[in-house]
Amino acid sequence: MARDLRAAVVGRRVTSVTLGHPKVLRFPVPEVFAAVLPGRRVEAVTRRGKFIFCALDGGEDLVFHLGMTGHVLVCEANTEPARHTHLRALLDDGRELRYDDARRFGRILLGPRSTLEESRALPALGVEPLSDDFTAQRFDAVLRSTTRTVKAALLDQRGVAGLGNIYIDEACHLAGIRPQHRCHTLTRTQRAALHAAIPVVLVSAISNRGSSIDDYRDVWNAKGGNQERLQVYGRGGRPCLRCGTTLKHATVAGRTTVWCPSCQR
DNA sequence: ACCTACCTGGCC
DNA sequence: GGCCAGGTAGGT
Repeated sequence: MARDLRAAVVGRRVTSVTLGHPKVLRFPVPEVFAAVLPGRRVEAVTRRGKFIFCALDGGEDLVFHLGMTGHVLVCEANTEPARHTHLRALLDDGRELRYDDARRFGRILLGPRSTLEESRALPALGVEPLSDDFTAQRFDAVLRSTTRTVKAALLDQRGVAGLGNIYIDEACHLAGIRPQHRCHTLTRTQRAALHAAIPVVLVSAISNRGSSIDDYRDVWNAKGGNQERLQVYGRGGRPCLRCGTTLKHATVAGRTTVWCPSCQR
């Protein structure tokens, strides 16, 4: 999404802004948001964990988090907005940057990054799994410091940033580790396997343009293809694609979790 | 470390 | 009508 958005909006200037539901904008208040954003040019688009950052020429970032059902869209300004559109930012090329989110679990932020961090609107995030910082040592430190399940630890964005329910189950399957395994009882070999599996799963999902199981769409409102390639997520009760054993499913750390009782220990 | 609330929509 | 859903945040 960051790559697509970068190609679509870097160099564009925001000419006017329309806000929808007030709760989606977490920072600042709508009056300030609507006063600051118009006239700003997008200089860069980056990602950190599940947050997308549009760096603006005034030193602020326009930030999106999709929650469960959020969509960041770029479309022609004259197209009819979807039912739950919470931001319309008209651009100087006749297109519009939009944020749409039915459940409103996502969020929009605007401000200098330091301000967003200090106000806690932008939470502290753990190591980036697709960066050079994601070393076996860093990952081991995250896992050894807790007695929680692997599922719970990896859902916590303060340890490793950017993993969610789908890709945790996929990484655990690839690594041969049960999501309900307690972190402090993992062997060094198991930690290494999980460390290796996480970037493999993420890079693969990105190359397949994301998992559009239900709501995910890219900035052009197109579905991704990775939902066709998931090995365990959503496949409870069906055969493991590696060994044929029936996949089990249960709630772990409050989330639906699927694993292979044969491949995963 | 764990649990529930926060929301809407789609499916049975 | 009830249940489920890709994620947090805040309470216990």
